[in-house]
Amino acid sequence: MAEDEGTTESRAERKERTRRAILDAALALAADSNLAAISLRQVAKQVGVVPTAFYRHFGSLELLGLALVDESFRSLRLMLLDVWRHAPEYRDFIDGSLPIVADHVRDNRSHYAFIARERVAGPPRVREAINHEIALITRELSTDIARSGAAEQYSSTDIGLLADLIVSFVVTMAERLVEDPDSEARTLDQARTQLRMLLVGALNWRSREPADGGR
Amino acid sequence: MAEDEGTTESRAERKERTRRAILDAALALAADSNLAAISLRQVAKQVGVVPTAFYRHFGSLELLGLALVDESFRSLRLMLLDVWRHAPEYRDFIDGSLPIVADHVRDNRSHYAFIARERVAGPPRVREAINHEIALITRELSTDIARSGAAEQYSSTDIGLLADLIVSFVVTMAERLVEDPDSEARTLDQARTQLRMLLVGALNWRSREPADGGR
DNA sequence: TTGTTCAGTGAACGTGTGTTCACTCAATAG
DNA sequence: CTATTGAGTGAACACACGTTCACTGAACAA
Repeated sequence: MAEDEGTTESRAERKERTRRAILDAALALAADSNLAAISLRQVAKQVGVVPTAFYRHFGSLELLGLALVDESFRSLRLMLLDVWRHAPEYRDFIDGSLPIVADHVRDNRSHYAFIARERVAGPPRVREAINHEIALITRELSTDIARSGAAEQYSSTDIGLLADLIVSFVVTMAERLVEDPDSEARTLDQARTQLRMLLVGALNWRSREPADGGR
Repeated sequence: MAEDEGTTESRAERKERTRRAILDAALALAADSNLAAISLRQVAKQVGVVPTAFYRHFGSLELLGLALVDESFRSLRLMLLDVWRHAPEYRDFIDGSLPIVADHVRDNRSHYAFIARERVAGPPRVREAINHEIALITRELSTDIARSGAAEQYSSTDIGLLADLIVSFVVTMAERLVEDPDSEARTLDQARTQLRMLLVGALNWRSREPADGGR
């Protein structure tokens, strides 16, 4: 229906609004400690809703956590599409990618903080979900390196190890950007140099090792 | 004093025994979640002591956490002395060092798990203490690289960045050894290759960059 | 032998916890 | 217009929480 009064709100809209408020409240509360240390009642109070209402949206705090993992990585993957798109040139791969990542971390600080924390300290299922997402991204980076780089110069094993090295490093960098946002410029500057060191190693890799891959 | 009955226990000994039991209980309980999520009463119950007795040893769980950080890194630094000692040769630096680290992680799993978790998810002062210790180790590695390697070939800034890269990587590797102890052999194997990649990058570094350091 | 020290006790407090249940009452469907 | 649905309510439960306080009794110093 929805006739006059522009402020009418459908039932589904209202529910989604509360759901978002719960997600945001949990994100904010967990920021001062972590998911396992906050309570359903704290979240409900912060949202301005009675504790029982929580169950209309999530069966437990752990499931809430999985939802947060989901939306964090949904956003992160969109950002990665930008990275692949803006870095077709191998030359300025680093200079093209790092700022995009840094921007995304800055614009989604609370989500990255959540991921960084819960990856090691969250409930087992949450940790698992996060590590799985990171593994998927590593795999994607591997195929991307294999495709755009010299695929037959390195063994697929070594490409996987390189991708893992890069992803691990970027995770560490993201942790630092989250932990100390004021030093973003310096952190980025150092990370750029370090990523270069790493890629120099990759480029000079096979030339120093007896070849056994290449097919 | 202390005549017959070999089982006599001095007052100080008894206190130290309880203190250790509290530390171990906290370590064990936190392993299933994290420090901020456990309670003083859980720890006391696990030790088999009344909650109030806790205060005879630690003013709060946070101070308990700082004590655990302390003893973790005391042990870790002893291990690092072994590493420096067993790796005088630049050639087998990696093969000499990694097994020592892996052994130490295996023999002190709960401490490493604690450090890995609380580094990102612990109370602020605990996080701070851990990051400070890691920074100290990075600084030590820097001076060690500068001393044993070609000190005037690379700028001290770049040496610092390389040390940071190595320490960050080893931290990540330790996290993995803790998370999945059954895959130790594979994790170590991959880490060895990845560390080689990294060092190849370091060795070929300045030759690819316009020299501005070197004095 | 006598007096002190202090690790550990046990009761008590106000408050926070997850989860249950029967309920209200506005948005929807028929 | 009427019936149904379901997001949010509020009371109640049994229990866990940190912290206080006065206490006990064995190890100790004198």
